[in-house]
Amino acid sequence: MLTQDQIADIQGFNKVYQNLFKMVDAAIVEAGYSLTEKEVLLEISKTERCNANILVGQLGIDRSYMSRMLKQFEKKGLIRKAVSGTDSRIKYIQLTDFGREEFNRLSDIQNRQITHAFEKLSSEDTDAICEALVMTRNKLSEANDVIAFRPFKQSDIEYVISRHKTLYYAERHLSGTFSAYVDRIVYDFVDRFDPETDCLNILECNGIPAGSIAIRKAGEDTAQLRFFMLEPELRQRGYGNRLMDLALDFCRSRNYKTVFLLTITAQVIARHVYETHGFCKISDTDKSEWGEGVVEEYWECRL
Amino acid sequence: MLTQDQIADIQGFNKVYQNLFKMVDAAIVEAGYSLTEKEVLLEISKTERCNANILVGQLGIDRSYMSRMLKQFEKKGLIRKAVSGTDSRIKYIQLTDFGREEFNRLSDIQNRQITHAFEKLSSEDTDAICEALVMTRNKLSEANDVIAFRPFKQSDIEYVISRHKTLYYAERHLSGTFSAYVDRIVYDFVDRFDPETDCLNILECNGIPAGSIAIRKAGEDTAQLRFFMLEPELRQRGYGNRLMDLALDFCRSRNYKTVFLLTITAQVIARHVYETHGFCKISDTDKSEWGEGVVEEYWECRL
DNA sequence: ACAAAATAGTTGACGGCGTCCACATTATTA
DNA sequence: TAATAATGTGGACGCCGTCAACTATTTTGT
Repeated sequence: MLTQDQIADIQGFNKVYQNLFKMVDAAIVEAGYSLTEKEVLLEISKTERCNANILVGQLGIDRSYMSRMLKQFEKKGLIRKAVSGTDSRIKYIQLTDFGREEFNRLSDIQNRQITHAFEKLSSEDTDAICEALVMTRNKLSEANDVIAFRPFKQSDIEYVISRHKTLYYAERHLSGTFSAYVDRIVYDFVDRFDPETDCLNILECNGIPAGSIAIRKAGEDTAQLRFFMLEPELRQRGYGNRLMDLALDFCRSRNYKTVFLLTITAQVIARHVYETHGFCKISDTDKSEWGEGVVEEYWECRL
Repeated sequence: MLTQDQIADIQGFNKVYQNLFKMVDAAIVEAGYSLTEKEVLLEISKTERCNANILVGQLGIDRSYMSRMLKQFEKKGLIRKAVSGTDSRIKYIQLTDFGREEFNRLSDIQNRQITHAFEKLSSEDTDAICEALVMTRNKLSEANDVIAFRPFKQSDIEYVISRHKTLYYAERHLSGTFSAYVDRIVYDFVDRFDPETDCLNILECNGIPAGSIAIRKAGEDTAQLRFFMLEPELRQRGYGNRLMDLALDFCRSRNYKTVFLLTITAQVIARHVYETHGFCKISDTDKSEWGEGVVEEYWECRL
């Protein structure tokens, strides 16, 4: 329960902080884009096989408004639309080179403005502030995030592929070979998906996919665990274990006797989850084609 | 200089924090007021002898927009306008009872929403967050506030009176007798103001008055220092000393030999400023009519 | 002392952001 | 196969906020 003084503290912070970021916002507007437009560009840039509906969902913007905005983006040459081959209602959206250029320009402006707002601070103060903000963010997220688990929908496939690549690439610096491999195994998984023997569950944070786990039949009473992934900001909060429980419960319900998984050396955080759920490392395979010194590990769990 | 990681930290914080306060804003809008309207009501409520121009200056809102908003407020019965007796261009604005009621309703909604956003946190976490936000606010203000010193204008008088009362009242719990006393001495000071012998300087923070100091002739070569005041959030940053320098420099330029001041016991922070500038405490006078155990001190400085 | 400049407030016109509703087209479900 | 849902579009509209022009009054400069 907050005291009156604490509420005043928070409002005092808001006033100063909002005032500071008014400058950042003004610079974006100065550059010819509304804040919403900038958000949309950001979302397009980081979403593979993006479409209007995804943007509407992620950003909570009205559909008609989005339609008009995208029309305008297309007219300006920022994006390119292409009707989906499998569902002709959907128009995929991609940034053009010019669009990416403009987006980078906006990001630069924003970064410069933020840097400018902090430039008069000593580096100790800057560090202290960043640490304080990260701490605050973590605690607030932890307390207010709405987490849900649900089976996958068609629209999740892009998420799984794109985040799988991004997270592994960012964290482990993997090569293009790995990227092609991910595409292949995910599409393969979905094409041959059988609800009797397989499952793919999605963790949603505030209505947005933020993690996944899958089980696929690999033999008579053997299953393979795949696509285990959790957004970095949600780690260390027990959701990894929840996903793993979900997957292993499914395996038990389908009477699998053995579950195995393949993972990359030094995925330290995940390793802990594997161990607590009874997985044991069996063997290593060199995968240096994916990156310098990468080794794939084979783990197994007997149910 | 911020690192890329730190910029990402800040943006990550912004995203979560803005999302949280979107709820607070939505609740205000739900209650029938825009955020700007709420800000304006707040400003009216805390400004004595408020007028449209003050609001425009403090909040950075367009004059025409403000005019229309106030017209609407009047129509709704939230405020009352009264043409100034001394300057018929000015219309003073005051909240009506209904206006105050509505403002309190909005404040309650806001406080409830903020409390709600933090309610799932443990009290240790809440304390840690508040501390972190206050620290951040202080450091950011310190680095970015634009401070200016300037002679007073007519429009500052209300500020000096109102803040003098509020700050002393809040910090020392003084009585109504004190309030009447402040009104009297300030108006008296301004009525008899002579630029040859007197001065009243205002400290502005980001264009808004945030401190004051005055000198008034009290005898042939004696001056009285008055209305020394600094907003709490600007203390401990050297601005008190800057104001005092300004005042004492004026005294020297006018060849005063002695400067005295009257202050209230236990204004601990100010005391330090007095001492560093060569003031010595000479005597005490009981002022229990202003409040329980209040003692007025007489300090003197020989130039 | 008087003209010029500044201040306080008002009004009209306008543009952009965002919402609501209706609708066309295509997929999915019952 | 019919009902329902999903994707995207267009029309109408309201609110927020800005710009420019104008009146009335006060202050300033010479």
